[in-house]
Amino acid sequence: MSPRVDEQNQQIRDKRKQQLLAAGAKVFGERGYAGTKVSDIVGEAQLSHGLIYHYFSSKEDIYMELAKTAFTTSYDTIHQAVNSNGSPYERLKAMTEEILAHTRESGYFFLIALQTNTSKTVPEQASAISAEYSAKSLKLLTHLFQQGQKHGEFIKADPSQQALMYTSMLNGVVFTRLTYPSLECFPQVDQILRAFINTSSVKE
Amino acid sequence: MSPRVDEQNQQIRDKRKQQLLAAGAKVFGERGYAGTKVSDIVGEAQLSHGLIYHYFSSKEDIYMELAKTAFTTSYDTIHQAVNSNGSPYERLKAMTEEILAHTRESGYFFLIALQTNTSKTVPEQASAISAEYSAKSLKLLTHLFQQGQKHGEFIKADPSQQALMYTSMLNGVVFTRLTYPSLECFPQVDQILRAFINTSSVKE
DNA sequence: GTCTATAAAAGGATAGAC
DNA sequence: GTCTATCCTTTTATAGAC
Repeated sequence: MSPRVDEQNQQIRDKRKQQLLAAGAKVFGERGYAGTKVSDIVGEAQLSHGLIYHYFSSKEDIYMELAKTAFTTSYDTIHQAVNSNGSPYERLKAMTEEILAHTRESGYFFLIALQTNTSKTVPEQASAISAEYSAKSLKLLTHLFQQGQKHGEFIKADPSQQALMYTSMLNGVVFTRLTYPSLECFPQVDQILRAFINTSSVKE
Repeated sequence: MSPRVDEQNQQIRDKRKQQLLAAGAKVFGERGYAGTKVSDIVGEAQLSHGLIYHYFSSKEDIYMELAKTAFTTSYDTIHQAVNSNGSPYERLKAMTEEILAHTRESGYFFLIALQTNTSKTVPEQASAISAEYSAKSLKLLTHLFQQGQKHGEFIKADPSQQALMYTSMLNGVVFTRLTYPSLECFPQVDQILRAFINTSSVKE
């Protein structure tokens, strides 16, 4: 086997794997883990039924890979925003816009992360990773709310509760937008933030 | 067969059906339609596998009955709150508290309604009913936001968009609370409403 | 009315040809 | 590397005894 052929084969393998992951993201995101059949994934990818088992060992395996991607990218987005420059309010606003923009392109990963967080039907291993990243993300957000309150920009309230409230509300609106993608101008970032900031201290 | 026995049998039938519906609400709410097995329902109800088919014609049938209950009670709650006395803000606040209290007792029905709204794996008929009630509920809310804006209590913005935003945020926080039931003091109603009201016009 | 046993169907995973 | 055919487990649904 010449190196030339090896390289071509590797390219094919990479392409197929990406194809299956993209198809998996779509159908898992739309239908959930339990509601997704292997035949749904390969049907979406336009590949034969058996081929998926040359690239993944099981339905669980491909889900795990997608869930990991979902959590790491989500965490990175938050981490980057929290540690950037600007006042707490500016960072929270930038982060919110970033998340909304991000879920506009790769909404299926948002849905997979949400499912993995909350559904009892996903693989056990996925739930474990979910819990780990959720806790880490919540800590970053809590710290940001602490800073914002000290800074006077945010309303006074238990920071970790504020972080949870922020996450919950954002989940709700993103979820709605992904369910009704036709709503172009939904949601308004300022309105979400309004629940957390001192209207007197921040120019609206 | 004496009337006495007829009556007793009817009582047993009613009791069993309720047992199965309660068990179904729990497991469908927790695991979704696709993730729920008939054996999960009868296991939860502590009844034999075959018995469920004496009370419901299929897994789909029992789900439909639960979904209908979920939507009608949700709609009634909104309808009642919107048409009660008080200023728009007072009605919105009372409704929010009512919904939170309601989902505290019968959270599984909230989860079933949410799933039915958004999942592509629920019975087709359930999606149809869901769409119908969602539209009706949104109209009621939109009207309330129109009144609140005219009244000066609410911030100015497209009322139907405000209604959708309110629903989305509330879904998000209720969902979080049902996922982490330990959070006793979550969420704060005033903070949710803060996103929609003029802080100057309403005493906080 | 309730249960156990069984049929029927669906879905995940593998084998082997090309 | 890819496909079709097949296996086998799981799950829905029914039948018939008690």
